[in-house]
Amino acid sequence: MSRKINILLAEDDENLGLLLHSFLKTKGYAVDLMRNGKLAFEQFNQATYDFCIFDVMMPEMDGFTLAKEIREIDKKIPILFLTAKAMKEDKLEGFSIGADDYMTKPFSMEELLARIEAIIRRSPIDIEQEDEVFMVGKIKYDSQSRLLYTEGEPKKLTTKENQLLKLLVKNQNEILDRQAALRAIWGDDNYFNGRSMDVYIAKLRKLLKEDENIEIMNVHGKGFQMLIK
Amino acid sequence: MSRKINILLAEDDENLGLLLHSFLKTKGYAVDLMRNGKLAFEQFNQATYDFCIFDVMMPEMDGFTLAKEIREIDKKIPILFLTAKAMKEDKLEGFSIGADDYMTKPFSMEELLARIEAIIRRSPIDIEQEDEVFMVGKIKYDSQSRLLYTEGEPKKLTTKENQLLKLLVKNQNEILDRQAALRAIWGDDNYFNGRSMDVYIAKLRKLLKEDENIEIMNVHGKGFQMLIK
DNA sequence: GAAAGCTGTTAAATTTCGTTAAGTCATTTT
DNA sequence: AAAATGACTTAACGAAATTTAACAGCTTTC
Repeated sequence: MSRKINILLAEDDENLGLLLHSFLKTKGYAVDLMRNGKLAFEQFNQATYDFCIFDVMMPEMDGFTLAKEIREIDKKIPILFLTAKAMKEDKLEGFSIGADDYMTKPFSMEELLARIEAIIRRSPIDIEQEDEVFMVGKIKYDSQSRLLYTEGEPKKLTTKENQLLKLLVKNQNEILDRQAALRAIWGDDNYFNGRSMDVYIAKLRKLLKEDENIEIMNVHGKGFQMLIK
Repeated sequence: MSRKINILLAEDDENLGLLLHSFLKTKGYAVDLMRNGKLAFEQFNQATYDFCIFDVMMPEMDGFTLAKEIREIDKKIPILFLTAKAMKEDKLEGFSIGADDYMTKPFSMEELLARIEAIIRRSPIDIEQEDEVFMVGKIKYDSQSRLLYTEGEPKKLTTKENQLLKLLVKNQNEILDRQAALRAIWGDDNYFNGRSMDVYIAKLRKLLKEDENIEIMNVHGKGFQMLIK
């Protein structure tokens, strides 16, 4: 059978958070509950999720900002917003970020579940898929175990190498925004972290040069683009 | 098999947007949904699309303005408008911009699909084509990998060289409007960006002078025109 | 036909990136 | 505890990409 679906839940209301957490767990989902947007963003970059549920109003970082940050590095992951206000502009802003659904409190647990399942049902193979294992050109790459199956012995990647390669691969043939990648991996896009990332780009190029159809191309002033011919 | 057809969908109505998005996805199209005209324009310049569906009334930038901007740099891409109003003047304005079709809400999904397929069917090879690879005179040019196959070693283009050449080639034998090109590539058509573009025009002329049948001609006060005899 | 405004081109200045190596810090090994 | 190892960062230098400057040559306008 397919693995459990991982949900990242960001909710600052203690009661609602715990309620949702336990409810979704009984329904067979693996749920991580974070109390604000900042923590949720950090958590998002630590683990791998299939689905996001974000409260809109939260301390530190609100749900919209959080969603925008995540959209920069993951164009596809479903995001469902929860909000106390039924304000239309809010709703529009949510959808403009690329929300998949939007629920106004109070709502019924069953309806939430139904909507989650509807979104998962209509989303591509993606979610039910093996995940974490990619083919990069002709090189197999398992981001879970951090192994790159180049010729000969599989190469074990370091944490940073792995994070960066994963982002590039998940955005292959698209431009991975420099700042977005820095915020996702280093948490901050200052000058030195930028230089550090460049060093890792060089390392990845070296690791992947075995397959001449793979190219990590720089898009000046924007970011990097992994091209696979 | 032919590749997936990429549709750029600009629609601010959350329900309709999602509905269209998932419907078209199940029909085998790759759809990017943007919630307003401004975002859609930016997205259009980042990726490559085969088909556009724009709502007329949207915040930030309406569908007509969006279409006009896009028409400046792409004369051929099919555009289908959606509108709540059945107003005749609107309809006429839509077609005057070069709309390929025009549907008034509410409409049936099946009819929309039928119209999309009709447009694609009657449009040139264009859409089914590999895209991204062009013949410029006798010089092969791959805008994806940014390679220009001149005599001897292929020449790797820089980001800006590539963006500009791609626009010129896609508009070959037509005038590429100066401001439109600047907005598309530099995001802003101020004086300095204009001078920068002139520098790149000079570079491209140098790169292409190997084929004496290619000419990048200036149209004073209007823009540039790539002529191929 | 002179002024104003565009464009062509080259070169200098600025910014961004590529790469290698040296430095730092924490952890493990001997 | 000293030494070695591994991951990451910072430094350093060079190269490449882009912008700005400078100046010359065109076009349009009135």
